[in-house]
Amino acid sequence: MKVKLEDIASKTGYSIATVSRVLSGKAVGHSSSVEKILIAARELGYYANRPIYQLDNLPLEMALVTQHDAEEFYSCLYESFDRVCSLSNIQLSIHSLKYSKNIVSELILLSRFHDGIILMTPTLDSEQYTKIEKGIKAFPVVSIAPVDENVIQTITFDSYQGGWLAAKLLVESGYKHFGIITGPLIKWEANLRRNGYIDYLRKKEFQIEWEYHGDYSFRAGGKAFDNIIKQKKLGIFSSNDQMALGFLHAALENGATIPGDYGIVGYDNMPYSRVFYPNLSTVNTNLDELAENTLDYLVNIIKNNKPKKVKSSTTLLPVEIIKRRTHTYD
Amino acid sequence: MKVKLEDIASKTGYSIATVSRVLSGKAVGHSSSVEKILIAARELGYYANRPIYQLDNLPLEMALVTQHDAEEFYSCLYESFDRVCSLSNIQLSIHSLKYSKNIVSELILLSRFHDGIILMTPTLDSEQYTKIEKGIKAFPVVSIAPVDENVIQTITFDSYQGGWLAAKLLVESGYKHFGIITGPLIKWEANLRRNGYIDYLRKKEFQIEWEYHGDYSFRAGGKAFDNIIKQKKLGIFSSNDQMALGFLHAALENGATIPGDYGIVGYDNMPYSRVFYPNLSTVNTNLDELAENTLDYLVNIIKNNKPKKVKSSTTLLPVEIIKRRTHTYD
DNA sequence: TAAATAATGCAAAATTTTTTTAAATATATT
DNA sequence: AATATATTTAAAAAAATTTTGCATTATTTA
Repeated sequence: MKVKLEDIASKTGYSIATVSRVLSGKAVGHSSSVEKILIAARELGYYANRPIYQLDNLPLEMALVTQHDAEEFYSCLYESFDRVCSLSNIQLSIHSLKYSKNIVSELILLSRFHDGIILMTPTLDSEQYTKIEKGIKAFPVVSIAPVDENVIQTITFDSYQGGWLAAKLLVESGYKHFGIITGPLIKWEANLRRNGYIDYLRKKEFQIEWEYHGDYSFRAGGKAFDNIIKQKKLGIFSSNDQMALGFLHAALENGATIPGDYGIVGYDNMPYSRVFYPNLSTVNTNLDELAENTLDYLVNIIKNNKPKKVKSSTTLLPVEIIKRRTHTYD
Repeated sequence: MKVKLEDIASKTGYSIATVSRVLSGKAVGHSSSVEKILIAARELGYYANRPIYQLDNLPLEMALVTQHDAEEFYSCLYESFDRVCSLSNIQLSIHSLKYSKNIVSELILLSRFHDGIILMTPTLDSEQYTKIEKGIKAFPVVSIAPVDENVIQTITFDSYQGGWLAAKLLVESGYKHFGIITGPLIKWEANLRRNGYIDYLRKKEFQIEWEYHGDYSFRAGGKAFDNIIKQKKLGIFSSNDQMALGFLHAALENGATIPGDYGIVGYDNMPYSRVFYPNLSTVNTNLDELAENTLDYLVNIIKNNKPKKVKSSTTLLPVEIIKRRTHTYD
């Protein structure tokens, strides 16, 4: 059902004429009717030809677009965004384009019903982002996943630093031999984490002696363990906690000791990594901070009606090492 | 921007007249234009006064409404719905009303932009469901959380049976003394799980000797352990896996043995319960089956334009016991 | 308290959007 | 190839939605 001024009028109790004047920005003063009518229009989902003029406490509608997976990470990501949005009077909706045939056209559709879009689509490359950028034009959008070449405004964690810090921790713990379980390299952040790790090791004149390409799943962690040939005490960086825990699980099940035979550092600092035995050392990313930064950026663009910059930039949020048990060298 | 026939015309390359005829159901034959125009209208988010008539391969838009939490459970739930929707040409969006002040009005708004709503709002009671039912009237909606008194059509897991099976497993394993870590009793399924557990025990002339009210979090599981006074070998049912793992974690940290000092059975069969040491025995719920049933029900209502039944019913999906390690009595 | 200003509703006018008419073109059938 | 049928469009007509003029009522200011 299409929403008419009449619907807003009957919802608010004002006449159609008053509603019309408010929505076309011709209300003279600033009586309470203005606010009531704007809010009612929003609630009913009224779409005007001209954009409705701004009011501070009008809720904004944002879409968080992901490629969802049954990983703890997504629960945590959504939880942060949900909470931060609730504090800023933003209505959040979550959309997974994991199975989408035509991401660009779906994003265009989303842009019709939202004020801003947050993209968490790590498998896309710069070419696809360029298509998106062309498709949605000036629409406010920000990405929270790193990409090979920056096309749209990006706010994301410093994955490279994360890998670097993981290497540093293992080196400082006393390890002399190193391995890595990477994420799927189609996801750019997996490359960055790997590069940071390798670069630190190289600086210290070490190198990777064992590498396994995983897909971020538990099973991959277990398979990584099956793949390893035990010769030396190995310091291992896993591109996420879940694979680290899968590795840990397989190691324990096969009678290996951690720490002892292997040292391991994960990435993400998910709740489970704190509870698993032995407690996982990992790289922490502050999801609340990510959500706050991202939403601030979008709200600023939307409320001030700023044109997007011609050249988009990347903001890298720092990550930190969480030292628990599995990185130690006993 | 409001969508006009003109927009659909220019998108499809047909004239406004043709678009008009198709959308008002007056197209004579069945040329390919009908499908193209209907799909374009949908993609552009066109809202007609009359509902656009049905076409089999028009995607439906469904909203999954939750009260989101940073728990693995939600990742798994969303993953099942996302996958099943992708197979049925359904566009899914996820909305958390955890912080919502006015759930009814938000649902009414959602109903304007979707074809159906799936409610996963376990804290609501029958009174609130009644308000929702009145607010959205004949709109297709189904709940996947049990409630004290059934108001809207419900498809959910047999939580009572889950508690019952957990008790049965512990009794059959040899336990003579029993405890329970409940979920937040404001969530109805937590009551059902508890009742099933207690009723089976009573039938076997046992009773609960220790009870802790948790909130489904890890921490609650740990606190439950702190609360327990060790006297007897206790069989414990935890209302979800996360608290069971929290209990397990605290127990191990404090030198208790499981199985041994305690037997524990969780609920949900989340991925982590399989990987944790010792492997958690738990109650499995088939989320894919839930998603399929729920979506089938909604699609059927929508496509056949059936009126909703006056009396709504509840479908209980069976659950099953997964025997791993923690329920045993060594 | 009177005068000025602001807010509102009714109904007419203006505008936008959709539908229909009538003619042209394309496609299928005999 | 001739005929019938289906599809499409441009333009006119109709319907719908929104805006505006004007009168009335409420509120604020001097």
